[in-house]
Amino acid sequence: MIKKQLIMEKALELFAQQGIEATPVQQITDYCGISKGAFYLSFKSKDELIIALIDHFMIQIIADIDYMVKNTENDAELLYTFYYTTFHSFHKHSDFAKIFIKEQTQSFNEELIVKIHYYDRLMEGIILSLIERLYGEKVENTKYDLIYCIKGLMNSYSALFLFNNAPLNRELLCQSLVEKTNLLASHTSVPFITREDFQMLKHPIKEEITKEQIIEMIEQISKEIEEPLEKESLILLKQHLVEPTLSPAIVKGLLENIRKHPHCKWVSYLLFRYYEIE
Amino acid sequence: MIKKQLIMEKALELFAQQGIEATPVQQITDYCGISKGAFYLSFKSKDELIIALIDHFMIQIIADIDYMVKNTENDAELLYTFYYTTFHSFHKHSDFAKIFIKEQTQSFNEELIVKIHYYDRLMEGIILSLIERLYGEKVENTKYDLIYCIKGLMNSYSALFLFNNAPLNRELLCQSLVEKTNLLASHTSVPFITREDFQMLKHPIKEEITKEQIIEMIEQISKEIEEPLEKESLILLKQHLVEPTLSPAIVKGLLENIRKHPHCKWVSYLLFRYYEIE
DNA sequence: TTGACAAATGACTTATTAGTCATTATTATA
DNA sequence: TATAATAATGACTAATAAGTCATTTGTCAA
Repeated sequence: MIKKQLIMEKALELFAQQGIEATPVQQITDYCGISKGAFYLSFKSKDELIIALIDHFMIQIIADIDYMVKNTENDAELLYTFYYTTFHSFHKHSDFAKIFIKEQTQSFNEELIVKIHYYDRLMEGIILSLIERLYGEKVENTKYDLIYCIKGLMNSYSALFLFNNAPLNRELLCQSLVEKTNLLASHTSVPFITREDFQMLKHPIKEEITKEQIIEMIEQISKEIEEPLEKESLILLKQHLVEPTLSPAIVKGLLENIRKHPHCKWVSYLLFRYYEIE
Repeated sequence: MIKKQLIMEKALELFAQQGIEATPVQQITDYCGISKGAFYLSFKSKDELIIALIDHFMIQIIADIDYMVKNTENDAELLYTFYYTTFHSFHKHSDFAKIFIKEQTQSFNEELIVKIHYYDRLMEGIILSLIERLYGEKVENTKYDLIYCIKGLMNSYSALFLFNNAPLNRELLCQSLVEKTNLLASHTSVPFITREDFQMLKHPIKEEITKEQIIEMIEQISKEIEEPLEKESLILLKQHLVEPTLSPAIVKGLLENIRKHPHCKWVSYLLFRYYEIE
């Protein structure tokens, strides 16, 4: 166990300096003063080490933030506390934060992507609950959009101090972000991300979605929908998926029927893709 | 020349799908239907291909944006035009945009970092001139900060449609960003990034800065400064660097004297680092 | 048709790295 | 102290990939 921790610490340092890909296991073990074989007694593979690192730190960071948010009674301080805790955590684990931000878009390892996605969703959940608590009904239509604004601003400023070694006045940064968040929350009238978009993004598109998955999705949506036009269009589209009988023009028309309904956005997008590729 | 273009096109596709690191030259040449040797007749190395790609597309993207900004007479449309052109360009060159966003933080190739940094600065310059034109004097103290807000928001939303294949209503996105930008520009009172920070970030810190470089920097700043307290403190600190004579307490005090002066922020940070490491 | 030149090839060299496993060292136990 | 069990080693294998160069193929003018 102690060996495992040693490897994780040293690897983290090297990863942050050189990147994960560019750091061979041999270098990690040299840096630890152990043999290569010893590494594989602690971790089945290099990938397992990476996953372990992400879990270890993300759990800490998320737990810190979650704890602070849940234990801040005073709403006036809440936003400031949130930002402060987050940046404090990023700073404390800056080596990890660097890796995480880098691999967020870079990685092609399936398991890693899933992991990163998972923690990203957790963060979004925290931000959303924070927004709801602070602004309540007022942001009903803009809250999902606001999440992406907050994430964008946090990313921009994090990158600044993580990758430029710029001196950081954390208090000022948090004050500044609190002001910006309040501004955006109270005055935004044209949100880009709607509740439906947000739902969509929870199920990120696989490279290929099968016909069966689309059918299943249609069946579920049909139940939730009242409007007869959209409902009938959906049912026809489903039948056409099971056994193609309709002409392209009719299909296109049906797609047009459902495209504007908020619950059908995702499905209509998938169907457009499906028929375009076919 | 045509061969070069073929390679660039095909490589771009593969890079966007799999990442640069994960795409061997052999795969590129197979995909082009040429031999490995032929690749090396067009490009001296894989790195040269990457640089060529970045130059090719960044020049196009920046030129597009710059042209639109310069040729939009009506200020009311300017911001919208800027966002629209940018996202249009990103969409048009989405394979490249993906690579660029990924490698922005990931890359460890020195030449690549310099390239990316260069184009990033160009973008910042365009954004700055746009802000100055639109808001003028009103944002004198917040304009540098505003750049990072805009970049953050743009990044956040770009990642969304680049990596999630989300369907994009570009008009709505741009409207939304115009509103947000106007909000932030007209109401921000607590900027985080000041003019001085912005200057600093232009010269990103090397891993190690030598004593000589700090001395040189102090000499230059001394000339620009009027205030006697800061000026004298700087001179004493310089002498102490040349030949250490002062006690740690005195040095600390002198650093405290200069730390708040806007022109000394950078130097005081470097000195803090310097004495901490020593 | 031929010879000279250029273009293209792909087997080969060199280098790197993840992961293995027979061997050795260490520790615990009787 | 002897023996068994456990931990650690690092030379080795297999795989991958960048870049080279002797050889082949194609082109075109004489």
